[in-house]
Amino acid sequence: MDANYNPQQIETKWQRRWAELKLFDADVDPARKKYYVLEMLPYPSGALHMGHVRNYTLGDALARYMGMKGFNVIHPMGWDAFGLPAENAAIKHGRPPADWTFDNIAVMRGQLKRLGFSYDWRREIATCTPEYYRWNQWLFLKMYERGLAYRKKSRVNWCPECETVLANEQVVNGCCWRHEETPVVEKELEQWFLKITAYADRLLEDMRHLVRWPERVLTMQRNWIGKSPGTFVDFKVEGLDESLRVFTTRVDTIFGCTAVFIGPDHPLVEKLIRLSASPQKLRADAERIQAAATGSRAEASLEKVGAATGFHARNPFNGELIPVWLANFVLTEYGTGAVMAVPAHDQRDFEFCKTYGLPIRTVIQPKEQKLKEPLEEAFIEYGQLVDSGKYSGLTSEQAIEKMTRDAEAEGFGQGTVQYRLKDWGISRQRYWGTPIPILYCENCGIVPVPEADLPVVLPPRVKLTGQGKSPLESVPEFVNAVCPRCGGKARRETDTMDTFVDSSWYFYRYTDPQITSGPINSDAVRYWFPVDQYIGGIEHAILHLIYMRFFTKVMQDIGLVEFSEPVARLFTQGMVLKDGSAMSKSKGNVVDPTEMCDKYGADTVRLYMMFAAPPEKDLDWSDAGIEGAWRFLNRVYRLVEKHQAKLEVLQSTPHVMAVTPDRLTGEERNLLRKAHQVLRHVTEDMEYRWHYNTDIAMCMELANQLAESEAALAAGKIRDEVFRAAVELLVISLSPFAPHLADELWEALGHSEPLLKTPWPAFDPQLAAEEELEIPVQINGKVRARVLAAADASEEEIRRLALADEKVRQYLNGRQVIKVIVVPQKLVNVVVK
RNA sequence: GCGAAAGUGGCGGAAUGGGCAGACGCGCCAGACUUAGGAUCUGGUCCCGCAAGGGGUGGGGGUUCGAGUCCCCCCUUUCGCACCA
Repeated sequence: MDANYNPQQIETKWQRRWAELKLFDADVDPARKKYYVLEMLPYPSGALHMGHVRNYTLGDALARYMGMKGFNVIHPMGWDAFGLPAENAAIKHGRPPADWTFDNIAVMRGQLKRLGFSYDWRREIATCTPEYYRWNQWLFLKMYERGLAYRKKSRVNWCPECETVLANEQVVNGCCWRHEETPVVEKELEQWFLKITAYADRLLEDMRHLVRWPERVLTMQRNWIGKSPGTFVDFKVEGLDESLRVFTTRVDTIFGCTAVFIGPDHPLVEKLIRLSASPQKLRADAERIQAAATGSRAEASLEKVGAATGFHARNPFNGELIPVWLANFVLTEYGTGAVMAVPAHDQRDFEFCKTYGLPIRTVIQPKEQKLKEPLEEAFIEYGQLVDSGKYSGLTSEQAIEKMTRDAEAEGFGQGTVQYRLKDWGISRQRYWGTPIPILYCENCGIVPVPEADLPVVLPPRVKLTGQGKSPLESVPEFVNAVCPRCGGKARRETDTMDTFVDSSWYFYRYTDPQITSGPINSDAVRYWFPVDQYIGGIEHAILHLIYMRFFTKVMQDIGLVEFSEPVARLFTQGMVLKDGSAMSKSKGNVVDPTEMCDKYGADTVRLYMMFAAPPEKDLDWSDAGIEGAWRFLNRVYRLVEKHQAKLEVLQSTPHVMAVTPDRLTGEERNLLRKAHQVLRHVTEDMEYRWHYNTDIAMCMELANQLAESEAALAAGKIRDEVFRAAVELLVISLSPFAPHLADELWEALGHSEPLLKTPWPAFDPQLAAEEELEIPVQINGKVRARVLAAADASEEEIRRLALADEKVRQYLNGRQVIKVIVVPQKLVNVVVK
């Protein structure tokens, strides 16, 4: 062993050794239990950032631990390689997106390897290769066959910066998710959609299987799906032979309806303008209100603006004629785009009707006491119906059911369920993505590309301008095609798919990344799935993590997989910050992982990442903090190096089991107790909590105690083999976090097999147990003394010891003992007067 | 506004089926070894106090022999949803 810790040399050596031994290669083996550790694959932006390092270190520690526990661990990595930055780089530097992407992948793969992660690199995938995206196209065609992929003209979210369409999920506060300062604008375009709404109920329902997912993520998904059962009610508009259909969850309040509200862009508005007595005024009103409407502003407008249309509609429940108003807060895209206004029982309607002097009529009373009139705010709870004709006296719950049934029977309404979730628009007017495998034939119309013709390959050397039209439109040899049905002239779809399609099923591909007979190998999937542990950032809570669930359900319906949820357990880690805010190039506060590896080595970087904070919390990067991790690994290295000659024994099991506890000296007992306590702590933590920061702290305590034991070792009070056993347990406990150093030390201790081939030892509960405890003695809740007691001392014994203590007796002198509370192994509290 | 999570030394953080607050690390102070140290090692380090002692986990109340932990009110921060009828 070198006198000094040289991480560069050690890490290079072990990375080579691991590769030679194929330690991370995992293959299907029905005789062994499998464990699938998955981390979210990175976008090849050019450089790994510290967030990746944290994510992947968490997964790697688990993968190594599970490997030592004897599981057949699959731990793959790949590249989410399609996307806009490649194209933008191409526009800026004139390099083809593919070149830029693959160069970045090469750099980042090197960074991952430098960090020593235990990936099975044979399974690496890049989503931008035709071998991969061919199956995006295949899955798209399967969805098309089932009516789950469809085309429609619709108002879409357009990011002027990206020059492309965004999915609803990609709009954040009215701005683009990649350009937080850029407001999204609306455009009318023909788009391809995936019918995720058809799966809304299953996405909700199956959440009951996701018991090991963070509640936060499930809540976000539940809100996003926004299931809401209610009733459609048709209001006949006077002077039109048309009904205005509203959606309400509170049909029980309909006798309090004093108006009908529609959004300024409701389809009926044009017709109303045409038939209006004062069309110019109505058009002007609609435009004015549109300008004040939700969605046209980044911040939610608080002020309610509206105008009467001059038209009236009839409430089918009581025959009352009520005015139809335009209102800026009505969302055209939700429900029917029209609502009944019940100011007494809906806060928004209340505010609106107050402003415009529309009547407010109470029809629901709380069960205990009557409402004070006039109302100061809407009463929105359930209650009892009043002034509601034959429904008066019913509870809200009863009324909703009965009135919905009656509406259906009378033919002016029906029960329904509405969702906030909308279909997933996947068309992107960009080049660097999966071509949508569709042809437009002059005779046959929309024709899917036959499976045999897949993949539809992206043409190379396309001129990219970023001008808003799909770049593929300018490539005649791509666009011009022959219709597979009639042989006539056809035009190829030039939009590409949202890259979230790529990442919705990649984790299946890992189990057989080269298969050409289908997207996945069902046998391999059967063995490896579900993913036992998925790790990634919370920012994907509703994008990737809902799309991925949707895809699995579709794949189940197609018969590709036999289950409905792909991920058994999800962990969302906190962000890595610098000086309190996210690292970014523009802030100039980026810490480069490779630079840190050059300075300290991968083990130090990894150890620090795990030590600085529990994994679910944000971690503020500290240059001083990583120094501490570096010093600790140096101490451990020197400790082993110093005693190596004594400790090296060519024997491959820890010595500890050969030493019987009752023949140990007190010093030996203390040392082994600590060592087994550390092992116990790390083992239990690995199983369920992952507070690796505390595991590492325990390792530090053991290292400190080993250093303190050196005198006893020299004096012969601790035998070499006992000291060695403790050192080995330290090395093992540390190995998931600092695997290179651990293997180096393990070898130095005389072992010929690397740690991943060494079974994770079971801690010895007897050795880990305390024999004697220091029990604090409180007088009236204040600690006044401490007594030593055997760990198994009875309540009576402890009580006697406590009351006999000199200090305690001083405090009790002259006072009356009222009560003595003894908690065995914990404390004594003497209550005195 | 609604919902969730969280507020502990100078800093990152330990300790929650109620039971020694501040493990471990950083920083700081003192010392040792050194020509020197930003290397290493030793000791100290919640606050007030010379001490005895007292105070202390965002603030206020409560339950309890005992509260960082449980209950109520308030404040702050972060995240999510923000007119979804």
